Amino acid sequence: MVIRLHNSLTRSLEELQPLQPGRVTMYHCGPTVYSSPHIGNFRSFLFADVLRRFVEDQGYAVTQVMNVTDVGHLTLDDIEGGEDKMEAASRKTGLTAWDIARKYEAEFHACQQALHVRLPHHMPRATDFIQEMGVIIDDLLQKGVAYQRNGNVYFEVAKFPAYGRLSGKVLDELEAGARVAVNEEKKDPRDFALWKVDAKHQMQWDAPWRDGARGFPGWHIECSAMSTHYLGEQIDIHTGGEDNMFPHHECEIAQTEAHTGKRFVSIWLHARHLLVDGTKMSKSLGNFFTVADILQRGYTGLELRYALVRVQYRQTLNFTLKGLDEARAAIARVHGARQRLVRIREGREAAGGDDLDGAVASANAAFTAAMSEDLNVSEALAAVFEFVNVCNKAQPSVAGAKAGLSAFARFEDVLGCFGPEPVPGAVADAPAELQDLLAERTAAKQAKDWARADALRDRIAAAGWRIVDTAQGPRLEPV
RNA sequence: GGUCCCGUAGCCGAGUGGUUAGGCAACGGAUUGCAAAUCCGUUUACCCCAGUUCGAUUCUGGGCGGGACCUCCA
Repeated sequence: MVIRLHNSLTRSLEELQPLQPGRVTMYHCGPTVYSSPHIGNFRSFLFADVLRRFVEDQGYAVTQVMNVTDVGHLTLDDIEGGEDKMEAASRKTGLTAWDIARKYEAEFHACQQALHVRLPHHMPRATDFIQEMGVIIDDLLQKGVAYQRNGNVYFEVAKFPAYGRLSGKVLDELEAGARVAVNEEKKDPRDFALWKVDAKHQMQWDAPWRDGARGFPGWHIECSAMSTHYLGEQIDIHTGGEDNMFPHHECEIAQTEAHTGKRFVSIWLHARHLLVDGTKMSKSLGNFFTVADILQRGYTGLELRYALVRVQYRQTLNFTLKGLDEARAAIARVHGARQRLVRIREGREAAGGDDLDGAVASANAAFTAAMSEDLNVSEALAAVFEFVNVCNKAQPSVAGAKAGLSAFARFEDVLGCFGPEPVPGAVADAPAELQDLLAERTAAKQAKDWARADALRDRIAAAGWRIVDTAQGPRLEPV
């Protein structure tokens, strides 16, 4: 099936046509590791994860690179009162910039695990690619599209006519609307830094090119260096949050294409920011959630993942705690349908005669069609839930149960928000004491001692198991 | 000020020039000792005003409202 994606560069849906048949290269702008990852960060990263999973589902071999920005990308000269993120965190906490970077990088990885992210094949740190950045900077200097001033190196935007195309910025207007202090050093206010010199900066390197001054890299150059290193000069897909479109990606295009002379990226994808309770998430409004905040409230990573993934990436997602409760209920519905199919497959529940072949085929087709059209997860989920309904109504055969489970396994493989296949659930699977309680409860029911029966049921429920009464007798299922 | 996106039932959210999205919640029924789960059924829709059209929630224009970007940001 043809995969169509909305290319930000052309503002239209485009067919994914990999540079190499059967192989897709993806680069994702990753975290800047100066604070704890929040749910907004992970909306973007989960989008990248689902994209990778679906492209793989469609038979492509994917190579995925996500950078870790562990050196600051904001400089005093660029913004009035601005300060490097890493340096600012260091000043506030007393930790070194390096400690800050490693601490939050570790947090980021923990969140990836909690949210069931399939890890990118490479997650390079910017600080490990200073040499590679230097090679590009040197080349840009040689080509005359970058220039040095007091050790600082700037890219000369006027030398790259396509600058502004991705974000739709008209160059003349950028100056008028700029809210930055004029940097007298630059030839043009729009020029951006490739290399900065600042004696106060904790992270410093000797400039990796001849006659360069000791300093640190500008923000944008790391992505050019790392994507080129791992994926080559041209890549199929590049993603990021919508805020990255300008200036970051605009600058990436300029410096990379000036360096290689080739088109850098085929398809640019940008994830829309989420809102919380209808407004922009911010610490001052008290609607700011880190991933850890949500987990501490008792929601699972799976539930958070569902809540963040269920809306198509280009739509504004309104995140609410109620939405997490809905996610929990929705996952439980899928879980229940899968659990019954497992019981039938394992011979723990009577099988019927439905092979489910037609239902499986149409659910898969609808799911694929939805995902192929710019990753329409909402529509894909509708296909999943319609399939849940069909399965629940059917009397599946053992083969039907297997077929149904394979469909659910595929949906899980792509979306990752339903969890692994449930265990069958039977009295024999429960701890012995719960089996004893269940036997007591059955006896109480036979004696029509309803109060005692209900009390025993509550005790079993408190232990995390649910009693399901059937015509064949009670069954215990882990909740 | 410039550029761009959105406005669908109680909530979240698909989609379409005429015909059922889906989830959550609520209500009624089946089932149950009562529940849970499941199934069946039901209720509240397409921001406002013009225009195009046989017909618009869907296209066009205007208005109102919300949001994003314009060198921190996913």
